[in-house]
Amino acid sequence: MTTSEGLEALAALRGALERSSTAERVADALRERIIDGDLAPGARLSEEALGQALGVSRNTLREAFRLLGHERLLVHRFNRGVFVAVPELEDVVDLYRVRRALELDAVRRADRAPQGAVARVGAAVQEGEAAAGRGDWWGVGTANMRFHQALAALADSPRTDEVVRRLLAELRLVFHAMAAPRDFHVPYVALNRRIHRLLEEGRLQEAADELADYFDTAERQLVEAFSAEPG
Amino acid sequence: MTTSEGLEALAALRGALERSSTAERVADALRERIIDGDLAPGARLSEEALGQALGVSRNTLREAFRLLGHERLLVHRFNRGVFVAVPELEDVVDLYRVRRALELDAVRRADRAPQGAVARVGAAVQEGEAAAGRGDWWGVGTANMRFHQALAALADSPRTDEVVRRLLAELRLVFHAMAAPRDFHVPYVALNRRIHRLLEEGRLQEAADELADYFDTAERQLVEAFSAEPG
DNA sequence: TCATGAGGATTGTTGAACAATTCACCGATC
DNA sequence: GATCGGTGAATTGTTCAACAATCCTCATGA
Repeated sequence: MTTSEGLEALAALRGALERSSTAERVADALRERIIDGDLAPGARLSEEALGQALGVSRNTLREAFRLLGHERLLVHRFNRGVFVAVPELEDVVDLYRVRRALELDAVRRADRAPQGAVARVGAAVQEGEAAAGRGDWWGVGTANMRFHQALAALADSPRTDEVVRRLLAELRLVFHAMAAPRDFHVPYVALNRRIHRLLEEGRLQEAADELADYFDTAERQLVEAFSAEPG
Repeated sequence: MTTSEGLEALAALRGALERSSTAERVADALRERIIDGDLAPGARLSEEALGQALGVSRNTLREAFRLLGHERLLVHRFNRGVFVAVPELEDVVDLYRVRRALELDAVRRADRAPQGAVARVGAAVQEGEAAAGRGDWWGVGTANMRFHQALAALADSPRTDEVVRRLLAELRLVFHAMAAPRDFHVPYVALNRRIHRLLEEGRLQEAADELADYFDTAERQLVEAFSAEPG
């Protein structure tokens, strides 16, 4: 084999090889616990206690806090500490405003999507159907997130991917803060399937219209849940 | 006056009262120097040297680095240090993809814009005209940024504001990395004026179409500049 | 010319220290 | 009884010094 062949094959692994700092690993761990709801919205994260529990120094922990603060999962109040963010009604509205702009744009331009992007949307739909089949409502929610992440990926834009990932993580926080997340996700599985089918057939505008409807009803439902049980 | 009246009036000031940390102030200073071009793309920022120059400890400086890293103005290479980001061709394309989605959406929905938002667009246009009048091409660029920030603000969405602010800061980096930024901005002043007039008259779709044209030509121009002088 | 180490420089991370600030508690006062 | 004010503990903001881990340079050797 030629040298260039070997080097090219190796270059693909470079991303995986990059070691991550402890701060990033700590941030990953905390992010997971926040998204899973182990750390409830509003909970305060003590530097000393958490640092001791995770076995890292205060300085490193603070770096992790910054990372999650920029993802809006934590709010940092000066001289008061960091807290798990508590989504408000306005946040829900804002989240959906940005999602509408980005995801709808991605769907409408899906004809320029990279190879296999539509297939990944389909995989997320299937994952959601499987979770719904075994009554795993939280798994349905996870699949739903993956579905929308895959929609955003149709734009073939790293920055869109990053922004949407952050928005969806925040949305998980909203689910934890609202009244009855149990029955929220399941009804959307069928709609996701429909959107994916339209994408496969290249009927992009129709897919975008369906998605717009999805946003409208989901937002309305969340707003109602928030009005019922104020934060 | 009633108690609730007074409290409500005071609540509006709360944001301004929040003191900022040293790390944030350091980040502000560095951001300015990067945007103004004093710190060229690719330049390495030594922790020790910079910390000494700014009179802050390494820890604090590293916090500032994280902040700017998340704005993509700095890139952090593990065990190697932080560098001023060097925009590539793909970055230009990606920046414009996201701007198209967000700014066009904001303009199309400008009928729901908050009070005075269109006026702020007009103020940015005027600022650009004034700068062009006195031959201050860099001032024209600054006014241009403010114009687009004002367009994004039509969406009345804090998250849109934040994302667009980051995109525009990155774009400034692109200007520094390209060949001839001097003549780039001025031609767009007239177009900005036209877009603002259409907004005032409520002809939103036409305004969006003009803006889309703007994006197309500006992107093409930048891509050409990059092909001519590869980074 | 190319590979190989050795050494120096820089970053990653920790721990401790001190100042500044907040919070909770407890009297004092009206 | 409620509010105001102050004291002190607890927590955060920031710095400093130290050491390990890693990278880069450069001289050396084949």
